[in-house]
Amino acid sequence: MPKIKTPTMSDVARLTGFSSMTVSRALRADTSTSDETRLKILDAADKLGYVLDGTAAGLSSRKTGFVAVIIPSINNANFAFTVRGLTEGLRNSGLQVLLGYTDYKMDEEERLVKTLLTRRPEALVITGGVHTERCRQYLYSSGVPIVEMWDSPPSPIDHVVGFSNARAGRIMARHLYDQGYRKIGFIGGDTDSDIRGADRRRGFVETISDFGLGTDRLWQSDQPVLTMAGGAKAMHELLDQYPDTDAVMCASDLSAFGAMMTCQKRGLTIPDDIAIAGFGAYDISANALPEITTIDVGARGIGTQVAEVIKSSLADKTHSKDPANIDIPTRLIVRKSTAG
Amino acid sequence: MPKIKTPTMSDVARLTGFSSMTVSRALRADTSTSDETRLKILDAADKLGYVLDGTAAGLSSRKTGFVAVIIPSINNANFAFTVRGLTEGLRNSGLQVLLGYTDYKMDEEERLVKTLLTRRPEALVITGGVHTERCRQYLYSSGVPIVEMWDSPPSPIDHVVGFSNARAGRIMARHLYDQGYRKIGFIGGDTDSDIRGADRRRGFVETISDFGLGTDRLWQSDQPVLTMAGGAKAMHELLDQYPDTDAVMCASDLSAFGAMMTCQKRGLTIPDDIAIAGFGAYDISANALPEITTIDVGARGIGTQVAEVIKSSLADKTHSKDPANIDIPTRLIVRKSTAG
DNA sequence: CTAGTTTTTGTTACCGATAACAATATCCCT
DNA sequence: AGGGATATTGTTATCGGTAACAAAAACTAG
Repeated sequence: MPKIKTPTMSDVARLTGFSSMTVSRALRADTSTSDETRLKILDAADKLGYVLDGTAAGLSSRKTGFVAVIIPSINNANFAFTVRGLTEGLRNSGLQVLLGYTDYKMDEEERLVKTLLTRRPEALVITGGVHTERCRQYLYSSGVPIVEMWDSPPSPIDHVVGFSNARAGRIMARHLYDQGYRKIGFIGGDTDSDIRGADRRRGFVETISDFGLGTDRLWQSDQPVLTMAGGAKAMHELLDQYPDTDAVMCASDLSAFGAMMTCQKRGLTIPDDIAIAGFGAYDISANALPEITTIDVGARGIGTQVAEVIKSSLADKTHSKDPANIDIPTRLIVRKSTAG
Repeated sequence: MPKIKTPTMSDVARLTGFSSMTVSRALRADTSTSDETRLKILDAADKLGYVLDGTAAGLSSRKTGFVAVIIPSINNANFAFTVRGLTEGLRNSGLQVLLGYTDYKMDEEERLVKTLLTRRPEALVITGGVHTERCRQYLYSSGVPIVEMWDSPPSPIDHVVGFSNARAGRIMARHLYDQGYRKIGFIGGDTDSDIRGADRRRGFVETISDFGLGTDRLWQSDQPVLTMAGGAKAMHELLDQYPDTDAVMCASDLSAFGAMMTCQKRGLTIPDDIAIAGFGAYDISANALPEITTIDVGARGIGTQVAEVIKSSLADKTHSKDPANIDIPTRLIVRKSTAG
């Protein structure tokens, strides 16, 4: 590694004979120089291996080009798709995603918000609508547009692009009921960490309760159950206690798959002996055997919409518009695993 | 959103009566002030809702605290684990991961390297050892430590934390041979985008060729085949052409799972009629029925090691040490899907 | 050809922090 | 008590760009 000092704009300026201001202009798209000088400058910059210092540019222009994005987990296809949608939606605006993940921990989220605000993002996107008080405080006083996504918070901080997770639970409960199932269980974690999973559970329980069905087949844990192994284990326990369960909704397709494997290991046929439903329209639900009924919220589309909200919010100099509140439709995908 | 100007260090300084230099010192761990003033300053900063401007701090100290990390896909559990290991390994050093993904495209990688260098990272981590010429140029002249990971490049740019993908292919080929399979196929993409998958294929082909087996059962595509659906489709085509195939290695556990589903749909029993092996030790391989034989490279551990390499490289002021070249062991996990 | 307009380039003053050095204040020991 | 060492705080310059304004050059039209 040669430890040569990185060239700066002044170096390019010196080489071309222009002032560094002209160099700055030549390197940016929205500013004007004559074509001739621009070419000369680009050429010299290339020759020197000049790379713009975004740190300095951001400090000076008060525009860092960062959009901070906070998701619960980086190892989750749904959030990954949202980030993709976001990244691509922002690319043409020259905005770059600065990603952080919380591991489904609220205090980690708070820490992360603080760290990310340090980078002076032009907007901040956060997953869910429940945060620590101090975290809300940081967000409120950040002075940049905030987007809460993947949820439908009762009192949003600013913009929202999400959906009601409770509604998703209700939709699935109704579907299972419509298919004729009456001994329906749920597998999912508790309230403190996977808040959205817990909301789905709540909607689910409300609905089967409305239908007059028992709500005792609710498996739960103090950890989020969003993994295959977690779903598999939970299903064992549920079946041990309630062997006659005829349908189960899981908080995620991954746990649904695990649960289905458990059933198959125990010699149960899906859906004849027991129906399984998931959430999230992960790859696995479309490729498992049998295919698993799920709910699609268009994870990528959420990202795309968030990008639009951010762009329009940043373009709106007057701050006249009301915060956006976009409701993403939740689409039930009926597959063989619940073919009553 | 109240559009109040964000407070700066001078504001904190004014409020406390100290100079902004003292404020700066009080806010950092490695610098000294008296306990009394530090408390006063922290208190005032809290009251004002002051958040450090990392942009300015980075410009001034020439240390941004960023580590740029480039992975092929954000929607991949293996790379996600590596990023986790990396993030956690760097956390206590105050370094933050700035993540980008290439979608397995070399020109996108080049673009990304340039964009990320703009942010003046203190180190840059990149997946794989094959890059465009211009990209190598950027990396060489960046002046920061570079780590290539997940591969074992013949001529490394700087540090390496990886393994030989060809070796992984060889290990699996030998395993299948040892289990008694003789009509062995491979499902995977081509060289241009999933380079590491192609390397595994190469090692695989070499080995079965050494064993005197035919190398005609090689399914391939001009796209990387790393998805369940891709594996499922490929397996159909492979079986149509070579119905007597008795074992298949796939470039990824995901395609292996898809392939296995295809076999089951066609009435084939795993492993009695046909064996299936994957790569990557994804969750699915441990939870599928039957469980899928795979190769684990300890994705998280790669991240941890990369973090160590970076930390020691940044600590080494004299640049006396040679670049690290860490070989990650590839561990074969034998499961039921190849229980000959 | 000249005044007015537009285009292109330059000058100066920051953006918000920290490094490096300087100046006090405090401490400790003989 | 005095002098050197140490701890604490302040001053100044600077990091590498860009905004805002100013000036020079090129163009336009009457």
